[in-house]
Amino acid sequence: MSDASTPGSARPRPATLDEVARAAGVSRSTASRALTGGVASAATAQAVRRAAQELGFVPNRAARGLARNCTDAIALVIPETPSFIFYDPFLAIVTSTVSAACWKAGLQPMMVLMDPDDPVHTIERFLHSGNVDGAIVASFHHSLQLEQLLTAAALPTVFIGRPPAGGDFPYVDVDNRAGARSATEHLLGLGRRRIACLGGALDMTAAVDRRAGFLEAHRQAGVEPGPYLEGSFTARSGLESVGRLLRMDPRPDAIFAQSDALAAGAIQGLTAAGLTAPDDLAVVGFDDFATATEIFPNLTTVAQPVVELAQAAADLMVGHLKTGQWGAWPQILPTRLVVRQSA
Amino acid sequence: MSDASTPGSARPRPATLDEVARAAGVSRSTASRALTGGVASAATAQAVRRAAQELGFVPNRAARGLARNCTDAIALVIPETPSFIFYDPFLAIVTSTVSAACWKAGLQPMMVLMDPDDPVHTIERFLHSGNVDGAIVASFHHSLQLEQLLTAAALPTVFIGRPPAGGDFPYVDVDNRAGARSATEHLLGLGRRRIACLGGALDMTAAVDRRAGFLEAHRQAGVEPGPYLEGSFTARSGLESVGRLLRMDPRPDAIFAQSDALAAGAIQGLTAAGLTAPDDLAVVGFDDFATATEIFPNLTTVAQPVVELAQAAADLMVGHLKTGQWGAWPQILPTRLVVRQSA
DNA sequence: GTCACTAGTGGAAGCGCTTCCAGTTCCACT
DNA sequence: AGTGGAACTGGAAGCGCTTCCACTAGTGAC
Repeated sequence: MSDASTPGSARPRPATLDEVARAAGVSRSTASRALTGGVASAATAQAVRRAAQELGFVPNRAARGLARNCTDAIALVIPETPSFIFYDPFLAIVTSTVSAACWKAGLQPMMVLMDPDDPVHTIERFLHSGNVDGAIVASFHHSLQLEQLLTAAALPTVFIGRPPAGGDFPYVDVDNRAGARSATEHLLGLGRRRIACLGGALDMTAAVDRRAGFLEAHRQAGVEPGPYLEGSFTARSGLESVGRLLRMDPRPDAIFAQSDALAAGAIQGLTAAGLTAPDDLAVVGFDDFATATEIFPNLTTVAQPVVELAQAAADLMVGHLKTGQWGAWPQILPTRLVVRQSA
Repeated sequence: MSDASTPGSARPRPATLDEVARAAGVSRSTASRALTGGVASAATAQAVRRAAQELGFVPNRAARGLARNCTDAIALVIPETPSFIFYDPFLAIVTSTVSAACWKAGLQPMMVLMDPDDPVHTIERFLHSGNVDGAIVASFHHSLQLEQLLTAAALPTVFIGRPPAGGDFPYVDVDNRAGARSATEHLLGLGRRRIACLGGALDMTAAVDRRAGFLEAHRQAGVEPGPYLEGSFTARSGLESVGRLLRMDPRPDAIFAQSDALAAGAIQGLTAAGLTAPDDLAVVGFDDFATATEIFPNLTTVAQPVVELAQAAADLMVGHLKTGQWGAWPQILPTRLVVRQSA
């Protein structure tokens, strides 16, 4: 099992291009061309491919990267502490979707996490080191440092979620505003007139945009909006906020929670207080993650197409790397209200 | 924004070792030694480091890998379809923790996903290509093919979760058996006597081991174990199983669910049937993920230290890469029963 | 003073690949 | 038959780094 060798030396070395070339009876350059789709006669190409197949040839990434000055790798930058990422289904989906999409396109995705001790420097080093051809950033928090860094790196970059500064970065996002509006309109349509909004911190564009939609729906309906309780997108925050809500007079008759986790926390708080959704307070969430159907009552919520979102970001990146041009951006994906039991 | 250049050529190239060497007034080989901790006089070392600092030198990974014949990268193999990974908090945590740990150790983690069309070949190609120094496998499902493949690759490999064949692979795991036993003992201690077990498919060692603990606790207490309902670790499976459970006669008075998601589904089924936990049926989960505190009643559950688990796997790998020797394995981490409301 | 020796250094080779360049062949034309 | 060009090919350079080797200059021991 264990070879007590020096690191990385004992394994049988895989076949090299030279060996393939020799086996196919051609020169290395011809073999390279045959394999990468350069000029080569049909017979040669086939012979080389056969030889490569037989020898189990897989091009050495490092060598190729060195020669071509590109790495076929992209950074997936998530400027959050790792401990946060797995509490956030959004990021989990983004991570796996982007990874899979890159993988399919022959790009190696590299997760770049934030070192809690040294938030930006680690990322900076990595992005400057010529180890990736591009970066996809999924960030919720305003962080000027990071944006400067990305600008300075002059690395093709795609944001998932509108970047706070509204700068020149290509990005994809869901239509947070319209989603929030539809949720609010649904509650208004149910006759609710004192709708509270449980939201995320307003240094995230998602929270800002969802709040805007919430207010917009009220304005259009001529109804006075209820309070906005700023917190975080977590169940704990929902639980805390709902406590404050229940002490208000007049008590709100509905809640628009900006995430499913917030909604779940809120419902938990209601249940604990002997109240039920939707009878006492109607609750609408945002996300439509697994939680929505794991809690009782099942959550009425705004479904956001996170998979498609991440896919769009990856496509944008891949397109740029292939053609040198950016595709159309921003891409704003629609949300969809899913009516279940809680409102 | 968009440079209409060919892929990967326009960015300002980072400083090379040659430039650092010149700036420090030494040869390239000396600079290399100074930076990598080889022999070098104190004065030289300092001059080189200063120059590197000033020029923002970051060694080119590809070049280093090519020269040293090792990649400083490890594969994180998750032989599941990407669409599954983000439904499973366990894998999400494993992914981010391992990534962060490798990152810290100067290793580049590379996620290797399974191509649904071609389950093993893609992985095989990757592992054989000499692009990684080792592999960490987080897999729940028995897959002989994969194990053969890993053996053949002769790549240092660590499993997260006991590998099905019980082979010679270094691995880390939580003490599933003891965890299940403590959960069952808790239920027995509450006076429950007809405890059903909702479990995962028995081609996963986690399910097998948890079932063993469940049975063991019953044997020790001299109580006849209730039925084992084989399903998957999902809320849907829990919902379905609880339906069957409620039609049984005599009806079980408690449920040990092998995951929080299963438990959440079960509680949802109970609630829908007008029953409550723990009054009608006591429910214990396994995981202690976010769901546990997002549902009502809050879940009594067996907390498993997934972060530590992933960290241990990464440490094992890093240790082997550094020293050529495997540290002690298997490492079996303890679980801890967290008593909340549901039992 | 000479002799090993060690510590420090620079030159050069080479990791496996791509790609430029110059050379060869072969064909379709004058 | 002689030409230009296209299609293909092999040689060689070079990507940025590590590392072997030969070399120089110091050290202490004799």
